[in-house]
Amino acid sequence: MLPDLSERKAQARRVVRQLKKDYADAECALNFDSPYQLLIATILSAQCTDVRVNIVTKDLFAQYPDAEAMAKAKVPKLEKIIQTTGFFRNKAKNIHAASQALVDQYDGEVPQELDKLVALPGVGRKTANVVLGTAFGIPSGVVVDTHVGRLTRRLGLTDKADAVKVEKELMEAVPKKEWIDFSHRLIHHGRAICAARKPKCDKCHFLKFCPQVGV
DNA sequence: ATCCCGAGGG
DNA sequence: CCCTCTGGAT
Repeated sequence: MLPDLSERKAQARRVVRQLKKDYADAECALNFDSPYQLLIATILSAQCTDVRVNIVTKDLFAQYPDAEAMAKAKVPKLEKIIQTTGFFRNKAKNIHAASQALVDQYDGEVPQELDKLVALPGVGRKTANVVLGTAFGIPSGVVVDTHVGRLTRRLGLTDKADAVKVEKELMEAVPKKEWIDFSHRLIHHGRAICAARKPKCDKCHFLKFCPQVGV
């Protein structure tokens, strides 16, 4: 049973305060040097570690640094480069088509509106929110990936499984000015401490308000 | 065997 | 809501 909104807001304040203490300088772990490159790196990050994405994008961006170059690439060549990130056929097709759409519709630039980003092939809310927040500093939503979903459920900020529903509840409970850092820091905490399989509760600073304690 | 900074389609 | 797409890491 999910606590009411005022209690979730109070819990969110505790979480935000501890995240700031533990992960003050947390930032995006993906390597990029333009909004376009962040967009592509984020598409590649589905079901893949950021470490591996960075290995692949080093090669990929050396050959295809922007939307114009990527739109001219041959899809089988892209498949080969990104092969080890998984889902490589879908990702290669989507990266190529999204790059072509950027060239056709936005002169090769990345739009700064959620609905325009989500309309691109292979771009959902999670990817769009990463690009808007991290590349443009626009808090258009809360990034909900596998880490954010898992941790906010464990911490009692949501009881939903669906990422869109989780995002909606987090947008209610977490102040808008915290949205961007909130997700980044939760992701860091999810990787370092609150892992899916063997969470290191003995090293966790969130225990004093974690509903999982004793469960 | 299970999870990793998901998206699209049924 | 479910399923599929995929290789790598643990």
